[in-house]
Amino acid sequence: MLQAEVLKTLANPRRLEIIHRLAQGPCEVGRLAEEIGASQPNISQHLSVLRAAGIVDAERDGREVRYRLTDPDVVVACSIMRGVLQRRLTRLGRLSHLDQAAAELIETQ
Amino acid sequence: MLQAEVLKTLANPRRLEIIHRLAQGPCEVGRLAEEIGASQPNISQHLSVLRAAGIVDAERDGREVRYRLTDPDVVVACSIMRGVLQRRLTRLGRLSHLDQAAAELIETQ
DNA sequence: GGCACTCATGCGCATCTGCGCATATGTCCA
DNA sequence: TGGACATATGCGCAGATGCGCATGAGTGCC
Repeated sequence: MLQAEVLKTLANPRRLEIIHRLAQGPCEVGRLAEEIGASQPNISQHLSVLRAAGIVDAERDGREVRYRLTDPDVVVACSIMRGVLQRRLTRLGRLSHLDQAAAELIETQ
Repeated sequence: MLQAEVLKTLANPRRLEIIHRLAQGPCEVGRLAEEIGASQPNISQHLSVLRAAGIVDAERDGREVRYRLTDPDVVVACSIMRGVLQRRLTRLGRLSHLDQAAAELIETQ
């Protein structure tokens, strides 16, 4: 199941942050690292994984490398997942009366 | 990033098989194990993970337990991912003239 | 060439995952 | 209650993953 490979690639908080950032437009490695608050090697490694999965593309510009989303649809899929998550949490809140906990979970998602 | 938890849950070939099967309708554990070709404990464990993630629901019926998808949207998200994958593969095929390899990959996805 | 800058890569380690296997739990029926 | 059946759970192990760290590789400017 090849699909699992793509999902496995997305199944990482840091990589999702990167994707969310790239959804707003192309960005260089250093800026990504700074905005996300991670080390440059760390971001670079995650970008390499995303690149190998064909989720992002890289383009050299001088000594910087600009990354962009290859296919904007990954963001669409992500937001659908987000919807599923949201419904699950509110459902959880209704059923177990943990509305406050659910609300906090939604905030920090 | 809570979203990663849901994705992490989906990022497994076996679990995707289960979801694909459940997309066609509810199913019991034993039948799932048989149709997918895995051991019963294995399937049961994956179902437990999916259940903890709120992706599937369980309902006891006699001594069997029937599982179903909680939210059909996960399948929608999966098929969008599938589309991303498909485009990536055909793009790969065009660029590197590995059309045959790509076609095989699509078949086995 | 030498140097500063940006990014990529290799390595070791702690942690997590998925699996097979044995076994516990739960349900029905005689 | 005892036994057969369906499902769940605990355990140990091999492989994968994410991280920090040091360092290599590519680029531009003097």
